Amino acid sequence: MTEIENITIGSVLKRMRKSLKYSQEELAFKSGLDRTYISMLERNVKQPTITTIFLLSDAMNMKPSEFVQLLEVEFEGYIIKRTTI
Amino acid sequence: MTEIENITIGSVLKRMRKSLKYSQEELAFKSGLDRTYISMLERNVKQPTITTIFLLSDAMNMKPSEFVQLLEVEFEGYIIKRTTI
DNA sequence: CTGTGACTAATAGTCCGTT
DNA sequence: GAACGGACTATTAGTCACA
Repeated sequence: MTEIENITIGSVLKRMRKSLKYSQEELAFKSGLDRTYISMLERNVKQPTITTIFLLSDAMNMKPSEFVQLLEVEFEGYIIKRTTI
Repeated sequence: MTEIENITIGSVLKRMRKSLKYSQEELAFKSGLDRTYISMLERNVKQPTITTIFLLSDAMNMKPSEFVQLLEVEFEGYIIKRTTI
């Protein structure tokens, strides 16, 4: 049982982006997001909203649910610890 | 082509919660989120982060990707309009 | 091409309550 | 049971200059 505070998308995003051979800049352009923000997401500095997930998924020609499914695999069995509980 | 600014989860969340016969308060407790925040999500006042999606999905015994798939259906063909582009 | 710090504006999310 | 409000704090959105 591993406790985490947030779901982050860094490794999944980076893997998918690289598999498409996109630079962060290209992905930024296609998604309409800022390049440095993409960088932060990949370094797990920021945690995206669901809208951002949709934008990124669309830009990478995949369904948001497919993207989220990759996150599920990564965080399988993890417990999200709410500090405010 | 319908343009929207954000992905909101109100109708999907409300439908899933009701199908489980949970009150907003029960769902709040199970997910570790605030009752009034659940209310705002259902009224599309607020837009959740991916972590919140995971928390809500877990509380409703479904996979986050399943939840997102329901959102996909709802927002099929919609264009997310970034005001900052 | 990417990481990073600094920054402001906006939103996420909580907690008190009333209708 | 749920909508709604205000006030509040924490975190994200989004951009910039620079390494």
